[in-house]
Amino acid sequence: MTSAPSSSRRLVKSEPEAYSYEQLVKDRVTSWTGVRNYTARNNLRAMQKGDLALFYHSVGPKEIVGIARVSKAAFPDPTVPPEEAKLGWLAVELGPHIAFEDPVSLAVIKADPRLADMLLVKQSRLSVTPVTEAEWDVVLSLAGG
DNA sequence: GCCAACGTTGGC
DNA sequence: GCCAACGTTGGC
Repeated sequence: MTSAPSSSRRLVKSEPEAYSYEQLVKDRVTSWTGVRNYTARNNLRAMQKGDLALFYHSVGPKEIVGIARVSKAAFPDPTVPPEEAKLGWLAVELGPHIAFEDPVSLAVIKADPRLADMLLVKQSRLSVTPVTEAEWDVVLSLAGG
């Protein structure tokens, strides 16, 4: 087996007014629905139960606030109307894993040369992105360990 | 509120 | 298949 372990790490984005990490903690589990972008969909499809994902609050706070855990691998998005089912939109189920004591702001990420290639920065509209193992470790260190 | 980036749609 | 128009996202 030589497949890259880094493929199990990702980042998901949400506007906190739509769905926040705090809400995820309250809910314990949520269906991550509504992705309507093919690249993001493909990233969702690769997520396996137990995989971890950085959780980014877009628009307002603009910071990574914690880590979510995949509790159920990709399945057809139940919010898709039947006539669009053939398009293959997917959802996953997420639960809270760790809330950062020190969220990592976009400004800090942009200022760190080790994170210059993060897709969060380079492709800012993509809502589900892979994160390399190196990027993952840097973000966690910036979050205080 | 503005606008850049970028994905999607539809006319040709 | 090309490309202009349009819609959405999200940083600033």
